[in-house]
Amino acid sequence: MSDTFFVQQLRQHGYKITPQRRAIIEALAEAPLAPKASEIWEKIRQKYPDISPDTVYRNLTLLVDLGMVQQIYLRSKETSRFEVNIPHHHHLVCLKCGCYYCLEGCLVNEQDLEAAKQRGFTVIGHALELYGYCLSCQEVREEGLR
Amino acid sequence: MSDTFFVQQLRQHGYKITPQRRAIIEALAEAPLAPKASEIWEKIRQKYPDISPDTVYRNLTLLVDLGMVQQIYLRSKETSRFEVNIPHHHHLVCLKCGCYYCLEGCLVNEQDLEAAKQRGFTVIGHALELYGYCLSCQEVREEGLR
DNA sequence: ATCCTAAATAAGTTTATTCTTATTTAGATT
DNA sequence: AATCTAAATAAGAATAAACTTATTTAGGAT
Repeated sequence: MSDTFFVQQLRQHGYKITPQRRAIIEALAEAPLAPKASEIWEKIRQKYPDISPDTVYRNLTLLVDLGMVQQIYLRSKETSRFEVNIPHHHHLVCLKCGCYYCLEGCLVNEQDLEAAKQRGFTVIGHALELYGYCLSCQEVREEGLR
Repeated sequence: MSDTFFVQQLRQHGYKITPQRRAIIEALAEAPLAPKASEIWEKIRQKYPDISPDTVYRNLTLLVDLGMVQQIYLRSKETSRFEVNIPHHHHLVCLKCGCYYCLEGCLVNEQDLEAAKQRGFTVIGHALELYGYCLSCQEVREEGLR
């Protein structure tokens, strides 16, 4: 989870190590909790005022595809969040307020993934989010959904 | 899965039945495969030229939140697709070309969902997508990811 | 049949994200 | 150290999706 590890991983996969990539990795490592792409962008801009948002999005997606970062899809209200991916786990997402909780472990068993691989599909990763309503949004929901 | 069923469900939850909602439900029922929001919008515009895209998005989200429609997150490249939700299942999504395959059954067991409910969280549904590379994108991937 | 009110919509604005293209650069090769 | 080339970037345009607000309307009450 250190910067060095991320950089090593990128090198091993043949990607170039740019100042922008170092900055993104550094920002992710320093981030207290799963930040939004825009938060990472803002943080990096303090040091590198000219970095483009596209570069941030592109590299976050790359890190996700390489399995080093986990993307949490918060379904509307809020934008995605990015989490350093150790250990792999899933999330409970509130449809009303956009808050989320981490669940322990993985709810998908490897056996099921095999079925996918048999179709010639190379599975890189998976995303599972449970959607619903958090405790403090329950009442609101009862009004909203009658 | 008939229009009537969807309308009944909306009524039971206290939602009003508007011409726009009927049109969206009709369009979903007639769609040959999981359409994109924009495709549904275009189809409805043939009959109702003044319907706004916001109305389509809003109601698709509503149907998803009520568990009547399943949203497939295709991760970049392509936008989400919406599927009439019978039976519940998951998807294999190609990160390169955006194509997807349906998997049989649900890979998440109810027992695991209970853990979430114990936190006072009301689980409405869940979304699981397996991400990777389809057969015809494998070579491209080997170039791309070295 | 008319009225009432909260819900739903249209229109326009705003934001998040991706795409396109010209330029720059990391890292390999010489 | 200089050169080369594919990869990465910045900038700006394009798109998808959501928000804001004024107006309309579905469905219940009168």
